[in-house]
Amino acid sequence: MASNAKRATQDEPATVLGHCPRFHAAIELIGRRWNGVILQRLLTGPLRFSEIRRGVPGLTDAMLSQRLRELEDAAVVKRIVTDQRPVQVTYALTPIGSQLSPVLTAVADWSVQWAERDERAT
Amino acid sequence: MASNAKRATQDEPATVLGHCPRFHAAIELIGRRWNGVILQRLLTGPLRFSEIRRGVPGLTDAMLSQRLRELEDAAVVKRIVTDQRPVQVTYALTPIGSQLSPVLTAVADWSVQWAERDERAT
DNA sequence: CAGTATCCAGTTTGATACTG
DNA sequence: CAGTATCAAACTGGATACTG
Repeated sequence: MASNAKRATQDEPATVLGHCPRFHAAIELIGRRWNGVILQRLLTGPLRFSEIRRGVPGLTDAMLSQRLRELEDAAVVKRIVTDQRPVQVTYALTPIGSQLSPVLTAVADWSVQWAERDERAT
Repeated sequence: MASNAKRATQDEPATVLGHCPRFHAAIELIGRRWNGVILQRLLTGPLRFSEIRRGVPGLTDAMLSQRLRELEDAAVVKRIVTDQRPVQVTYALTPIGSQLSPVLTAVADWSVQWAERDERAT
């Protein structure tokens, strides 16, 4: 509740917080099951399929495969295949994907405060 | 990420090599279908049930009702009933809910850049 | 290793209708 | 206005089995 502007004027370029379908799509992409954690892991650098899976307990092959493809379609993740003999595939964030860093940091930050509320109630 | 370098120095059984369940829960709460937009609207100040619904195209009564309850359970939203004659119910962010502001702003910010990628590719 | 295909149970959604 | 009930349809996730 940063401002008391009840209703933005229609000409407002919708400061980041106006009703905006991009925002909607973005937050649901990031928040889609598993995606947040996958992205979080990728933020530390490129990883192989199995490395991601190992880092995310409960995530199955099928799910990871599907999510990775969605993330690729969203241009957030890039799939890299090496020509090497033991074909090696790695996944990395694209430039726009890397820019999710502040977003994920903000969420991680908030989640700590949010968790405190629970711990206190214990 | 704020916590991915954190080791299990304590006896926190939940934190495994950077895998943080709070982060997971937080991002999925925020990213759950409709929640992002509902939260976004509430950020501008308390709103009545119908005001929220009107501000979010496609959102049905049943969905809004359910989401609002989940958000309440998560202590992010507070339901306020006035004693006034035409009983009036409003929904507002709790203190911890208000602290989502930077998070949502970061997402909104990112979503703009993300959208540019599409426009450019066309 | 790095996936894909399929089956299927469980969950989520969205109309529609109805209450205080 | 502020919801709740219900029910069918769509979607999701997980296990298992199978490629290259």
